[in-house]
Amino acid sequence: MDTPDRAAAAPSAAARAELMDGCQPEKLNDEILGCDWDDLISATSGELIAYDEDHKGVQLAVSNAESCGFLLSKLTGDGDISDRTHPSSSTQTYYRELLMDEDQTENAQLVPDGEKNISTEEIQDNLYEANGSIPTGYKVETQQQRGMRRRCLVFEAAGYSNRIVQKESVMDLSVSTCKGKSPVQNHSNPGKTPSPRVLRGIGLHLNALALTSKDKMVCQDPISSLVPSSATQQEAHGKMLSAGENFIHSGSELLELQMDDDCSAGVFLGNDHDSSQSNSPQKKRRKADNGDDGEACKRCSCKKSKCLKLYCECFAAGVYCSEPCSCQGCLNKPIHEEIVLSTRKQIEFRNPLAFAPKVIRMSDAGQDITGEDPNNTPASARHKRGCNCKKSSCLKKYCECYQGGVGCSSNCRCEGCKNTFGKRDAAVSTEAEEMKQGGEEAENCGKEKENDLQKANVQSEDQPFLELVPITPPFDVSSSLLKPPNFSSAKPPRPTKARSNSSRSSSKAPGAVHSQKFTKIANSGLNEEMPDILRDDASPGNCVKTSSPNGKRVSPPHNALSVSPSQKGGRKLILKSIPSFPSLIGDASSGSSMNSSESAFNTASPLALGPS
DNA sequence: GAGTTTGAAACT
DNA sequence: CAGTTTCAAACTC
Ligand SMILES: [Zn+2]
Ligand SMILES: [Zn+2]
Ligand SMILES: [Zn+2]
Ligand SMILES: [Zn+2]
Ligand SMILES: [Zn+2]
Ligand SMILES: [Zn+2]
Repeated sequence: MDTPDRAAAAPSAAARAELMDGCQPEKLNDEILGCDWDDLISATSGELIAYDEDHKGVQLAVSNAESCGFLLSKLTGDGDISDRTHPSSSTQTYYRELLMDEDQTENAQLVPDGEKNISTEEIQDNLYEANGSIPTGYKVETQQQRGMRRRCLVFEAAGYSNRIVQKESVMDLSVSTCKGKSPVQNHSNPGKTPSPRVLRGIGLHLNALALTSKDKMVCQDPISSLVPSSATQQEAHGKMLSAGENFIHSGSELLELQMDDDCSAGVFLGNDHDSSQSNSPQKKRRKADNGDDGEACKRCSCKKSKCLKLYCECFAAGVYCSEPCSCQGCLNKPIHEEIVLSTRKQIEFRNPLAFAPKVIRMSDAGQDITGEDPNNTPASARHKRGCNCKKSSCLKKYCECYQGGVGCSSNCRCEGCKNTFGKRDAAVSTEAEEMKQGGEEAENCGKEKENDLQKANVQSEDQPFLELVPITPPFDVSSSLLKPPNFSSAKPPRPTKARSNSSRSSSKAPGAVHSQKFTKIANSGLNEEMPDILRDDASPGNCVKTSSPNGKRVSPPHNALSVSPSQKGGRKLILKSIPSFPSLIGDASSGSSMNSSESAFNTASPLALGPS
């Protein structure tokens, strides 16, 4: 049961309502059902967080959880899930509270100050996390932009991802693996990798950590098997609590699964994203094929930065460190929220774009993503700042462009660039489009990379992966999403060992496919237009564009997904919201994400996430 | 798992 | 803004 009215009592109802607004639950259900949870989930496994300075800032929301919960509830029929498991936790409730009172929420959470001190960090962490999860600040308004946050999460993303997944990903993904741990994974298909597709616009954060959902995705089918393997649960609980306890509770098992990724950490950047998605029919995989499973999610392993510098992937991605992290002296925990936030501000002050997504894609316009044509390539995406590779030829993850699954641009200062994604000019302004076409080559020339193109075409095999970060613009930005090339764990091309050596030439079986892709790129693709939106400069405001073109789901998925790269984990998806990236949003006014967010949140605006 | 390589981030 | 140092990931073994 759900009782509709009471949030507390029947969170589900509430949630639904909200969801409905945003996501149109019904449809979703169908879609979802049709599709696969797995995919969705996996894709979604992100985390939402709302950030409020006043309150403290960080909150995690759980994107996944929500989504899961939400879905689950529907699936289950009633959505009792939440009820069943833990009353308190129900996601809905959570939201409700958020809506209702920010402050209260906090209190509710309780993170008692005293407790903080208490015991060891671990405890703290847990508590904190838990607390964190409960976000205070959030306000979700119902529909409207403000309410953006909904739980729709990543559906879209998932959707696109799904396909990919279906194809190959399954294998790959399943592999879990964390970092490079198992080479095996890679093996997967090098060839085939699905070409990377990108959705429309996108913001990627290289930083984003991905969740590693990995095989575990257990969540996958909530329906069929809610219960995850025991292990998962445990992990989930223990680790994940942070993000979602609340959520989790609701779906206890289910949610957990999601969470289990472990990676779920809270995000402090805040923002959420919503997304909606749907899609994907089939269920695919579930666990890992491999069997291994993994776990994988590793996150940072900082030794000296205390996870308060951009060196730390977690911090850079706007998330708190969590179990999977093996950092030392870590201060990037909810417990130390104040420190984290203040540090973040400082960094943003120095570089407003520091936490902005590093890779952004513009959609090409026309294409829709939904489709997901194979063709889509991330071609359009590009790294904002470009790389400065000297020795890697932009063929390894050392290169942020490659890591992000995007080609190098004129912004790059790389030497000997052989980026398999190609290189294009950065984009200048809108005009760039035209330029680009021709420009493409030009650039190459300019850069010196001529050959590259060819190679690229040929080679395309590799897949980088990218992490997406959704930007959640204040209003909707569905437009900008990026699809990762491979979604999930893409495995990077494993050059050496991996499959064949010839990675380039030989194995690339998929070459064909890629070729198409490239072709596109080369021909027209390259030129992507870059909407200003993404651009740093570009004012985000503009960007926001309307909804997603895609048609499918309107809802604005603002979230971001990040896929983790190959090696790392299978994939981690995180939804991260970006506070406000200056770049994206409007930087200036909004200022740093933090700031803007704060002010916004606190005072007025409801946009919570949205940047204002 | 230790050790090396790499390029971004941070610092000067 | 360039040069150097610091840093942790990516990669290698
Ligand atoms: Zn760290
Ligand atoms: Zn960490
Ligand atoms: Zn840490
Ligand atoms: Zn590069
Ligand atoms: Zn580059
Ligand atoms: Zn390059």
